Amino acid sequence: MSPSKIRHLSLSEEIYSRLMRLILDNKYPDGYRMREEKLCAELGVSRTPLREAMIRLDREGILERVPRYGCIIRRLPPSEIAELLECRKMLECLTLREYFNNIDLEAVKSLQLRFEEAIKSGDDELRIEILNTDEALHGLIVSACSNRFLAKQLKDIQMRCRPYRVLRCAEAGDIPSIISERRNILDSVLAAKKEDAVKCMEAHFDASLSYYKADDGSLSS
Amino acid sequence: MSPSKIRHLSLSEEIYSRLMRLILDNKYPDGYRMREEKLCAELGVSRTPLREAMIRLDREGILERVPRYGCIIRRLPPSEIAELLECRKMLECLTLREYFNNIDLEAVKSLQLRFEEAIKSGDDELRIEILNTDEALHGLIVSACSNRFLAKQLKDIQMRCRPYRVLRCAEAGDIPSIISERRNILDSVLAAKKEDAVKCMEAHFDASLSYYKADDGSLSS
DNA sequence: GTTTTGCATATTGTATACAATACATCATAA
DNA sequence: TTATGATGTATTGTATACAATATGCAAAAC
Repeated sequence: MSPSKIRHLSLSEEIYSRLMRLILDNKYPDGYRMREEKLCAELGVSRTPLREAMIRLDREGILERVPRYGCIIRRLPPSEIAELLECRKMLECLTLREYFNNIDLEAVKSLQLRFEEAIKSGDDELRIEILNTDEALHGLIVSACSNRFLAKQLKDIQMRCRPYRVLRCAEAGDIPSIISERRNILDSVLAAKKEDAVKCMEAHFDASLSYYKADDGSLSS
Repeated sequence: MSPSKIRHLSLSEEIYSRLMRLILDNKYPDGYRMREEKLCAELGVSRTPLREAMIRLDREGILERVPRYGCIIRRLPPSEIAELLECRKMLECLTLREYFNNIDLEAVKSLQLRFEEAIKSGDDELRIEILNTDEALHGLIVSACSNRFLAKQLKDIQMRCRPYRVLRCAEAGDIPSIISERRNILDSVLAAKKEDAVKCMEAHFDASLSYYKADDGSLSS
């Protein structure tokens, strides 16, 4: 308990966090095969903690472990991104509905203020602020969820969506509709209109979904 | 591809499955601390594959890994079982509603027949059959869910509930209401009455929940 | 020229050795 | 007698050595 006693994490944990961050930030190309020895050299650890980290990341869907082959980083094809987002939409809207009254309205209020402020600023600034707003809003929903099991599942799937979220925003051209999507959600929540908020959230997800559903070429000849 | 070529699983995988089964069948007492070397001797492997299996089991909530201490088997206190069941209830009812039309009605039909048959038989026989019916029915809901991400989450949480499910049934005295609970669900599904089925399913979960909510002494002095 | 087979190499899976830490026991002092 | 600290043991965390398997290339057979 003494402040000087630094509780340093195990190497496994540290490597897990570092790899998680690297992967979620798209530092590795699609299909990248992670060679254990190579990664060990880069990260400065032996294979044991690295493998332990990889097992955890695999269980969380962050990477894919193939027996007798190794770990590969695989970006989901559009159809599977859509599937992932559909799942997140269901979970997140469920949570929003069930735990609507737990939402920290003060936090939403300040979020709204900051968002409205950003809308007045430049385009690039706004794009970044949209990402921040999204992250904060979805985080507030998780925070509102007092069921820890559901909260964890929601958190996990939000994390898995992260690699695709950035791209989605960068490619989206229609700024006004993007703004109103968020604005409607914030307004409904602050007005304590639960079903409206859920509907807006569904629309919000559907907007993202339309990109991936449209792009899905897996079944078209 | 030759039939003689047996594709044997890695030790990690094998140990993972064996431990999973042992734990879910309540072979270890509550609070049991799993010593690595001891388990290694019992299972006939070295620590490496054992630890890898344990990491996976920890991520799935089957056991609890405490840094610098080890793995412990912990049965959830009633309040947390209730929380777990609440989460499962939300996920399973959501799935039932969203994928209602995908349910294999033929399978439900034969399930119903077998169930009605069992009701006529003896008490012990019936208890076992109730467990089988439950497992099959909840499995059919998972099967109906074409979203693989949601299906996996539902499957995982169903598995986590397993250690408690058996006890729940063994302690439940009110057989007639237990029967009608299931019967109502099966009937609603077969009658294609979605909202009825969801309501019956909710009631089904609430019946289980009442045990754990009532037993929760964590806040009572 | 193509295919197949065998060998060399690279890579993952597993066991073991070593390091760091936690735990328990016992001795000693207040 | 109790509290406290030192010390030895047990246990987890990490590195490395070894085994099994897959991969790639080259040579030989067809």
